[in-house]
Amino acid sequence: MLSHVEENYLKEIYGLQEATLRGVSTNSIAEKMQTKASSVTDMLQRLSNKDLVVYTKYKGSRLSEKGRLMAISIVRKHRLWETFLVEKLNFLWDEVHDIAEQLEHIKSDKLIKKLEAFLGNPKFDPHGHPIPNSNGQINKLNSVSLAEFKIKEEGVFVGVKDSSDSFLKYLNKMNIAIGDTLKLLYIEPFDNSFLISANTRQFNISENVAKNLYLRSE
Amino acid sequence: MLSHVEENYLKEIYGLQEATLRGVSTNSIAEKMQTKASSVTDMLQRLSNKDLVVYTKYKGSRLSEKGRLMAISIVRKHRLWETFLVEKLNFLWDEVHDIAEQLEHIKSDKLIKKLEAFLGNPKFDPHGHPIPNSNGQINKLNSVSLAEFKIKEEGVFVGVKDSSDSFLKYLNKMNIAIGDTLKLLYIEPFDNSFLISANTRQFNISENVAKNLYLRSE
DNA sequence: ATTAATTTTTAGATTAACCTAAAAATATAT
DNA sequence: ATATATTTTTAGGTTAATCTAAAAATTAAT
Ligand SMILES: [Mn+2]
Ligand SMILES: [Mn+2]
Ligand SMILES: [Mn+2]
Ligand SMILES: [Mn+2]
Repeated sequence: MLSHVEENYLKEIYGLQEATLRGVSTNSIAEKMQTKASSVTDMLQRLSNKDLVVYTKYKGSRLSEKGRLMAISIVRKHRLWETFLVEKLNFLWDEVHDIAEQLEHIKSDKLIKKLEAFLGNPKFDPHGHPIPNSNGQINKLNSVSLAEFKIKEEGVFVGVKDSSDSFLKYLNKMNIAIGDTLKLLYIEPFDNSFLISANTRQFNISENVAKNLYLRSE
Repeated sequence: MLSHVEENYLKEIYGLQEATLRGVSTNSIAEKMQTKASSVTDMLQRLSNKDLVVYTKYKGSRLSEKGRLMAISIVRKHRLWETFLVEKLNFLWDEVHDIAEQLEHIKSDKLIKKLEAFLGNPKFDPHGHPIPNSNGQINKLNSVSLAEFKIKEEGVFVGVKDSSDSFLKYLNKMNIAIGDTLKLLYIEPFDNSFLISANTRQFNISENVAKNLYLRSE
């Protein structure tokens, strides 16, 4: 059975390796885990002995198939708990991450199965991220960043890329929520800022914000 | 902030010290924690340094006021989570202990407050044990063991003393559940077994079972 | 009051998870 | 190609939580 710390490593390595086909660097893991590279090396060796990570000195690391499935199962728990916190306990979407970070480590298959049923088998968490099923399959969110929209194109806001507290709080303040229909009206050439309409309102967002909003157009 | 292990020690010491006015022995803690006496001594010294336990070599230990309040807060979380598991996720009362043993360590005051509200501010957990309030006050269950009943006396079954899986499973099998009205009909002198009636049914239970059933009479 | 039994503590090791500082390997720049 | 910079690993150390074996204190028995 894995420790909390091992599980956190697996989950972060998983997140990093999804963004690239090459090995994940020791330093990038250290940064994500807020720890030192030497500690990461230590852990990589341990995870490698347990056949959860394929590690070769000085080359990057990647999860083994076994490690990948463990990582996905932790992501699954994390997102189900986040959904519980928002849907049942009325937390805001920017308050749930740290609590889910703890809850994801509770060991009980039966608990997760029952929680999932209690929530009505949700497919997405409060940030619009897909919830893997119990076999580790993930419903890829078929959506595109607002930054890639053409003028006059519109779509439904279905998820964020960055789900940091500060970004989510910004969206709260701007009154932009999942489910909203957004339309790109104009891109200001000077600073690449985007003029957007949602229902009757109009407002400006930075290019950086646009990149972090995912919409389903069609 | 306390570790999971420290929290478990506090909770067990609390349980043991409630049963006596004298100090809690190192060995009894070791037995409850399923560990060695030497490990317990080690931990007692650590908890004593943190002013959570009053420890004097070779004499027993007791929780400090600070330690007692921490212990009660863990009991509170344990019982709220057990209630959640039974009331919302449809677990049976004999399945929830181990999961609550993990959930009780999740750190978030806001979470517990919201969970409590979501459950409708329950006063008792699925085993009939009182849920402390957020100030550490405990509604003492005013009930008496069935073993102390007189013939023809009846009462409502409100809680168990022993809440081991095996005892709870026994009660499931016998179809005895919290809320049932039980009446003592006869005590067999030969083996002190109790003849009980519940609604229309009649059955026998051992004296040991009777001792573990708490009822509110009249 | 001694002796024997039991309980509790200390001494010394181990393991996971971290750290700092130094060494080794790899990548980049001249 | 060589020197410099960066990344990564190793070496050595710390702390929490555990263990076994031995020593010390307490309790029970003669
Ligand atoms: Mn976590
Ligand atoms: Mn999320
Ligand atoms: Mn516990
Ligand atoms: Mn209980």
